[in-house]
Amino acid sequence: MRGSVEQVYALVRRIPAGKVMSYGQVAAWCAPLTARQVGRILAGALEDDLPWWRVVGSDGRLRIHKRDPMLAQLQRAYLQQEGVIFTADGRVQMTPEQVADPATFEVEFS
DNA sequence: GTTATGACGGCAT
DNA sequence: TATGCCGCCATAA
Repeated sequence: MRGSVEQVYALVRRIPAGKVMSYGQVAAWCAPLTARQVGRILAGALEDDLPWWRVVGSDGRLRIHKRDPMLAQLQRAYLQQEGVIFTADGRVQMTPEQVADPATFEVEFS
């Protein structure tokens, strides 16, 4: 399980609406995965039942923009609809209020 | 085989 | 604030 794609899915699915996590955070939790790998995994999970829009760059930027600006627009729409606050320069405000912490999810492994 | 490039991130300039 | 570099690693050229 550790370091598997399934673990990333399981974790991302547990991110509460209205909160976000950075690629690095997800990777750290799913060690030994790296942030880059998480990005790759999510890239192939667009069609899966997964709240991919709740994963952003560590600086709050929507890095999917590089792959498809339209998806970034969609991601922003989803997040704002969930109540996520954006800064004036179009980034997610990375305050502890909006950044989810896996340790509080009461994670269960199987 | 080697290089470049990605839904990355941290540190040094 | 803004680049640049390096580590990371799968993929494409």
